[in-house]
Formats: sequence, C-alpha cells, structure tokens
Amino acid sequence: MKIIKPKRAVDIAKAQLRKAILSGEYPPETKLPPERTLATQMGINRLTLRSALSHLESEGLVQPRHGQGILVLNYKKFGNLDLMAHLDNDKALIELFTLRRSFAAEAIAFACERASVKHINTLRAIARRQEDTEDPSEFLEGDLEFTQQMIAASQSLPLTFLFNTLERVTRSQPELAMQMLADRAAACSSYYALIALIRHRDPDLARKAILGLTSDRDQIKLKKVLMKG
Amino acid sequence: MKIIKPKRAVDIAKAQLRKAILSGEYPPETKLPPERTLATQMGINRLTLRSALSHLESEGLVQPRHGQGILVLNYKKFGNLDLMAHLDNDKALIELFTLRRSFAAEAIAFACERASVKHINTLRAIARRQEDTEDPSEFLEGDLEFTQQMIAASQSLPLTFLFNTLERVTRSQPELAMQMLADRAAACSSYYALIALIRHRDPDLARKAILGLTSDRDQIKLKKVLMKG
DNA sequence: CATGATAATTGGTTTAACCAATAAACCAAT
DNA sequence: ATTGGTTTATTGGTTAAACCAATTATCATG
Repeated sequence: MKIIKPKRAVDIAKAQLRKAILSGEYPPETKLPPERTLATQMGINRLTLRSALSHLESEGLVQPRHGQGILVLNYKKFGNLDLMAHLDNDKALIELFTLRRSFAAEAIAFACERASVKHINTLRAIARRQEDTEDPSEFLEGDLEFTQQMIAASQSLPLTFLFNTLERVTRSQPELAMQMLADRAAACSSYYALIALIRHRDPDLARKAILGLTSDRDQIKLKKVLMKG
Repeated sequence: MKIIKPKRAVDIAKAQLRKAILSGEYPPETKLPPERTLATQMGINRLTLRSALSHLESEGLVQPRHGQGILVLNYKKFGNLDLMAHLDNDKALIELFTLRRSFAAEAIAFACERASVKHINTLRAIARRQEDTEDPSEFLEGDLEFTQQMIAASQSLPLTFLFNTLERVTRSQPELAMQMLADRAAACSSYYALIALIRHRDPDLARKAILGLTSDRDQIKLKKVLMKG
C-alpha cells in the first residue's frame, strides 16, 4: 500500500509558478505580477503565495526586491542541477545521464582508495540481486541502490551531494531512466566490472576504464583485473 | 560602489537555523521545537519563521509534517552541492575543488565539439587579461569568468547548472579559492593549454590531458598541440 | 529645468484567528 | 487485559486585515 502525500496548497502553487517561469510565460528580466494580484489570480492567500515564492527564490528562479517587485531570473545563470528534474528537456537529461558516467569515474577512483571490505560485499550483494530482477522498475531501484553504495564507498561528501541530486532527477523521469537500463545484462556485467576495479585499488586505471580512455597497455591490465573478478 | 543588501529578517532566521542544524544542535531524525515556540525563542513572528523554514525545506534540511512537527533530515542523504557553501568543512571543500577538474574535463570535451570561434576568442581575451592581473581577488574573478566562458563554449545545460553551484561555493570561501590560485603563472599557462585543447577538437585527448591520464603516445600528441598554441 | 516634497506602489512583517492532520489520553465493549 | 473507537491536545497549514519600509512616479516649487 503506497501512501500518497496530500499536497499542500503551497506545493501546488510552487509547481504552478515554476512551470510558468520555466515555460517562458514569465521571461527573465521581467517582473512577476504584484503579490496581491498574483495571489488573487491563483486563488490563494498572499502569505501562501509568499511561501511558494520562498521556495522559488531558493531555487534561483526569482528575486524579490523590496518596493520594486519580484524579478524573474534567468534560470540558466542561477539554477542548480536539481532544476533538471523540472525542465522536461530530454536532450539535456540524456546529456546529464551521460555525464553521470564521468562523475561515477571519480567516485570509483575515491572508492579504490577508501572502500572497505564491507562496502565491497554490499555492492556484490546488490549486483547479485540485480541479476535475478526482471521488473524494470525494481531494476532501476536496485541500480540506484548500487550507485548509492558506490558513493558510500567513495566516502566523498561532494559526490554524495551530487548523486543525491542525480537520484532525484532520475526519479523525476523514471521512464527515460529505465530505458537507459534496458540492457540488463550489460548493466549487471558493468556492476561486476566496477567492483573488480575497486578491488584492484588503482584509481587511474579505474578512471580510464570507465571513461573508455584505455591505451593498449591499459587494455591488457584491464583484462586481467576483470578476469580475476 | 558596491551595494550591500540590507538583510531581511527571514534571511537572518534562515542562516541561524541552518547553522544550528548543520552544527548538530538539532540532530537528524529529531524534531525542531514547535513553530510557535521557536518563533518566540528567536524573537520573530511565526510567519517569518515559516518563510525561513520554507527555504530550509527546499534545501533538504527539514521536512514539516502536518500534526507531527518539523523533522530534521540528514543533510548527507538529501542535501545538494549548494550546501557545501554553508558547511565550513575545509577537507570537503578541497575535495570539491579537486573534483572540479574532472568536471572541467567534461566541459572541455563538449567544447571540443561545440565551441565557436567567438567562444575561443573570448577565452583568449580573458586569459590575456589574467596575465596582467596582480590582485588575487581580481584574479579569482577572472578565473571564474574564464570558467563561465568555458561552460558557455560547452553548450551543456547540466554543466551550466553544476558550475553555477561551484561558483557560489567558490565565492563563499574566497580565501581558500584564492589560495588554490596562488601560482598565477601556472594558472595562466593552464588557460592557454585549455584553449589549445579546445582548438585541437579532440575530446578524448583533452579529457586525458586534463585528468593527467596521458600515455606516452598521448604525450607526444599533446606536446604538438600545446606548441601550436 | 532642476529639485525636493508627496503620493502611490510593492515587498516585508506582524497580529490574531481558524482549519486540518496527528498523536495521546481516555473510555467502553469484549 | 485487550481491542477499538471517541475525545482532546498538539502542531503544522491557511487566511484575514492591517501596518511597516523601500522604491518609484508625480507634481508643486524655486
């Protein structure tokens, strides 16, 4: 039984305003209608609207100015990665999922130096479980879990924060995410490859392997590492 | 003449609460005092407090629950990279500045494929200006400008968002940032190296060069590229 | 035309309620 | 004694009506 959060008025207003701004209805460098007007338009109290605007201010979408009005900011100039979850821009999303690989390379590099045996065992357990998982939605869940554990193994606070955001963005577009995990066999073998790379404890080789930047000599090393499992 | 923002009560309250939470005064999984109590304690109105809490909710620090109270979340689980600006954790900050290099590698890789001549000329102009800049603070400003232009050349929305955050974090700790740019000569020569790599239009070579993963054969190529300028 | 006072506009804050969800306390039926 | 429902207290969510404070536009005055 899944619990459905009853949405607060402020959440609805926030989503509505964010959509209006990101869709260009309120272009950057222009002002939003006055709070009193906007609240009336949206059928909510001015203070509820202000609460929603607080959120948008945190997200870098607007900047209220005392006595002047509420300035709409250019989200490309001030927005952060979390905005990707609301953008509905498939091209940019796919690009982000591509970049994810190089972020993972850094995580693995740290993990090579910092991962404990416990971390590695947990990773292996998740990978094994994924092999028996048919349901795409469940598989995605496991993939996120594997990633989370990989980040835990890296013991890097910045990477933790970065992947928190990546997880939120992924969950905002589960269809696209599942699509990118369509080849389950490939995904599973990559899990084991990552584990093998961590166990080998060679950060640079791991980076090169993940980024596909291996030279001929690296390839030979890499084969040995992957054979050993 | 620099404009100093007069801080709103809500900004003060927000900073105060964030500090209290991040410092562990209100540990994760516990509840904040009731809004009415907290507002009285802090000497502000309940609605002003609620506005501040809105911001902290956006930042993933707290989760208000109707009828129960305001839950303090584990910022490591839900926080995003922007939190680094408030953490006062030098070890993590230095780690982030290190990771910045690999993010830049991806930006340059995109720039190899997408940068226009105009982008490249702007980059060169900034680099040249940096050579004549003595003041560390001004040099940092120029460095941020160079980075911004590099991201513009990459034409990547995710990287734009990521570097927006990195810029904010950098500005939150200008001393540390300037310290990492102490060797101005090295910085300037790296500007020209990056420009040369973009002009060479070889994403993989650029990545390897920036990450320091070059093989012997790459080294030879790289020397030629850098000689050509 | 320039300038300073004034009014209008707009965001910021406060007061005082009331609504709604949750948890605790209580009580009755079994 | 346990269960199940009802009441009560607590707490966040929302609204109303003001008033404060910063900015801009207006306009009378020199």
